Amino acid sequence: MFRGIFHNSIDEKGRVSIPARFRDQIQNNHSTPLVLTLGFDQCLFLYPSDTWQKIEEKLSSMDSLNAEVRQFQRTIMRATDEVDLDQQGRIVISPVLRKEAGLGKSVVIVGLLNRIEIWDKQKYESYHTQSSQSLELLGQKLSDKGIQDIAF
Amino acid sequence: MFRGIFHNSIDEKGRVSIPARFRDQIQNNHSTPLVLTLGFDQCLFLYPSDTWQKIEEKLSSMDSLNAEVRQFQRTIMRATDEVDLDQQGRIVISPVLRKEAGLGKSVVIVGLLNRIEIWDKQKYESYHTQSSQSLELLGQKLSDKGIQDIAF
DNA sequence: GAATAAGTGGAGAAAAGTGGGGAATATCTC
DNA sequence: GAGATATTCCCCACTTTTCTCCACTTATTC
Repeated sequence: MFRGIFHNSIDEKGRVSIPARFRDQIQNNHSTPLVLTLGFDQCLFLYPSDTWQKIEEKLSSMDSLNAEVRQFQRTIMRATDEVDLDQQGRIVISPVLRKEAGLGKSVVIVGLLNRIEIWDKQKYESYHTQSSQSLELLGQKLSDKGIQDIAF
Repeated sequence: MFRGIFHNSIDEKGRVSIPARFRDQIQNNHSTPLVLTLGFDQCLFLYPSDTWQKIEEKLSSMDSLNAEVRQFQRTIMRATDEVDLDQQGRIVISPVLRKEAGLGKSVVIVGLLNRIEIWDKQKYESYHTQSSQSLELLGQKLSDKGIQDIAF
C-alpha cells in the first residue's frame, strides 16, 4: 500500500520525480512498467502493472452489451499510458494527460492505498478545502448509507 | 497494547522522541514502518504498520465508484504518513500533520490500546478539563445508549 | 548521589529532487 | 534515400532536504 503526501514539480520536459519511498515499494513488491491513467476527479492514477492488470480483468468482465459499460471502458482506456522510471526515478507525463488532469508546474503526489495519485497542486487544495468536511461527518454520511464503518 | 502518558517536545526539525517503552513494544511485537495519521479530536494517531494495515484493508474494500467514498479515503490518506524511528528513537512529523493537529513545542504522548496518540499539550489539557466528567458518568451515558458495558 | 537510561540539539554526510546538455533514435521533407 | 528536424533518453551537475552521528542535558534507578 502507498502512503504519504509529497510536493514535487514537473519540469519543461514533462518529467516528475516519483517519491523514493514509492519507488522502493514498486521495486520490491510490484512489477513495472507503471500504468498512468486519468482517474476520477481530474487527477492521474499511477499503478504498478500487476495491480493494473487486475483492474483490466474486472473491466473486461463487465457486461459489454451494456452501452454505459462500453463507454466506461473506453473512457478509461482512452487516457492510459505506460510509463517507465528513468535513472533519476522520474516518469514522463504525456502532454495529453497533463492537459486532461490540468497539471501545472506544482503537483501533489499522494499514496492512496493500491495506487499513487498525481494532482495539480491548486486542484488538490481546492478539492480538500471547498468540500472540506470533517472526517467524522464523512464517516457518518457513509454510515447512514449503510456503507460499513471503520474501527480505528 | 500501549499504555501510559509522556510529556515530550518537538524540535525545530519536527522531531519527537517516542517513549522508550513504546519503542520496545514496537520492536518486539510489531512491524515497521510506523504510520502516522490525523485522528479524531485533532490529535495524531501512531500505529505500527501491521495494525494500520487492517484499517487500510477496510478502506480498500469500500466502493471507489462512489464519490463520497473517495473523499473519505482521500481525507484519511491525505493526512497519513509513513515514519521511521531514527537511531535516537525519534520520528519526524511533517509540517502538514503538525499544522493539522495544531502541535506546538510541547506534546503529550499517550498509549491508547492499539495505538499511540500525540497531542498538543494545551489541547490535551483543555480536552480533559473542559469536558471533565467523571468516569462513572461517562459509563452511564454509554450504557444508556445501549453501548455494551465493560466488565472491570 | 553516583550510574544508567532517556530525551534534546545541532553539525556533517548522504540521499532525494531538479535542471539542462548532448548522444541516440525517430520522424519528416524533399 | 539522404539530410534536416524533432523527440526521447541518458548522464552529469547542482540544490535542497533528510538522515546519521555525536555530544550534551535531563530524568530515573539503585
